Amino acid sequence: MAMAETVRSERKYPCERCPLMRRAAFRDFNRKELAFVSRFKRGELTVDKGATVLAEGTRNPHLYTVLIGWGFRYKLLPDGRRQIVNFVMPGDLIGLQGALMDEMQHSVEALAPMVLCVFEREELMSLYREHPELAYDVTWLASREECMLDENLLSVGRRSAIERFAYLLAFLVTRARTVGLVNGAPTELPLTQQHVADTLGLSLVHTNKTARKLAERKLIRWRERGCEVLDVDGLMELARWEGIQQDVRPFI
Amino acid sequence: MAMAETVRSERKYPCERCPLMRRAAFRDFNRKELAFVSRFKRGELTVDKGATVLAEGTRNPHLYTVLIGWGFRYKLLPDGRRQIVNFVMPGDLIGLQGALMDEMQHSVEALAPMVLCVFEREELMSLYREHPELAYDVTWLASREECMLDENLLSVGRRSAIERFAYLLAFLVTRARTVGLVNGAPTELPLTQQHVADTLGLSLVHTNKTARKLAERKLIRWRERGCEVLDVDGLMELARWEGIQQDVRPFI
DNA sequence: CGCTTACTTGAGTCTGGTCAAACGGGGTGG
DNA sequence: CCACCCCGTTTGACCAGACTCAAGTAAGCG
Repeated sequence: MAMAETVRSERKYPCERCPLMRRAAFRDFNRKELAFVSRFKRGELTVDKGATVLAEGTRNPHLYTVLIGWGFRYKLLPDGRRQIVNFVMPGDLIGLQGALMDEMQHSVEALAPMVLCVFEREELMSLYREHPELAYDVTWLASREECMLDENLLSVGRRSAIERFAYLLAFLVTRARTVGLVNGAPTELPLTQQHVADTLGLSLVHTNKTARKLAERKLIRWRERGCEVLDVDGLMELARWEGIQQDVRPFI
Repeated sequence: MAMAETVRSERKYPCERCPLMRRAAFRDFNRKELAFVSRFKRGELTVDKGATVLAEGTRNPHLYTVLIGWGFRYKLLPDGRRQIVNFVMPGDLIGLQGALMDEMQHSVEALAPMVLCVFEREELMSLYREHPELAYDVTWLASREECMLDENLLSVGRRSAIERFAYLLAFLVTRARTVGLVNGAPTELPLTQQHVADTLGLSLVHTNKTARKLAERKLIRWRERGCEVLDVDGLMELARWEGIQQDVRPFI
């Protein structure tokens, strides 16, 4: 478990040239907000693939916004069983729980190299005092996370293995596209079958056999080190999933 | 699906004598906050057991805080499969998703007669502008919900049927006790086995057989119209669940 | 008294889990 | 350069936990 804690003082991505602002999916800041966020931002954290960004059971003085890369959020049972509860992508705020409660109740690990904006949890209250609109946005992000978790729970609780798998892939591709992580079809997702198994609540072996069935239906192709999604609509139909309503979204 | 929409203009529970404030688990308001919330509150909604408080796919102009009673939050698949994603108890804020996003992505139904405070979603922004501390509390509540969902997902994804069942009951009793819904042991929960099945992602039949095993171990006793929890510690041990950190919590 | 709702129970089936082994590509040390 | 190893994937055999179907019971209610 490599903990990466390299906070760079010189910034590769100053807020005025935030890579997220370029994307249509994200809203714009006004000048005052930009100035505040720029002050609120404490640095940048770069982590390698496989590194732990946040660890369950620890206190962390920081909050992060993902600028670049992929990761996943997970919990462990005492005997080591792992459940991936959600994935994190550019624009997502992570560590809010740790900021509001006490200890982190989950861990976050990078699926690919990541760059994150670092904020001080102590200063979150000043954001609430000085910029109600930004505070509202923080709540919006928390609420969106809740919405995704509801969907995941529905899936794990009530869908069959193949439906779950289809839902997961459609969900990930949809999200990844709106933030510009991938483009065009086919789309490659940097997951191992173990990640999929731990997300869906299945065993590795059965996940593999299910992947095979999806491949036979020409919905995906499994490659070394990742899954190529060939037919998102087919996956959505199989999962009976309607997709997510996507307007312009905030971020901090 | 009986929709109860009785907003009473005369208040049985004015904010100054809010039944939640009496409980140790909840924080106090200062005078200004109390005045604001009292203005923010638009009325009271009383619903019968079995009635739908909020329905998936609709827009609802209101936000609610549960004052009295129990309910559950659920989602449906197109073919009718149901997943209960969480339960709601006194002090919980519901409908926030509807306020921030567009349509409701889940429904809420009463498990027992409920009384709810009604707020106008349109005025949420004024709460954010005028009372940053209350805004912070709203986010806190959203974050706590996220935390519970993570736990539920871990349970449904990675625990066996009997562990899940044990976790669910321990979880519900713990929450119900801190808000004073039940007291002492044994503790009675107003659930049917169908509710349990839809929460745990199991079939009704298998839920019944699992309930039987818990009863044989003297952890619970199933009664007509509810579950009597005899040994919470035993349930927690069986589920390998540590419990939740419980400090004083906010509410609106 | 009949109807409905919730809980029980048993039989048979199947989805998904476990165990075990093997493959194949990429990296590494001899 | 080759042997070896490791990681992620693949496959088969067998097992078990959970599902479906079907029927029956018990309590509550109009």
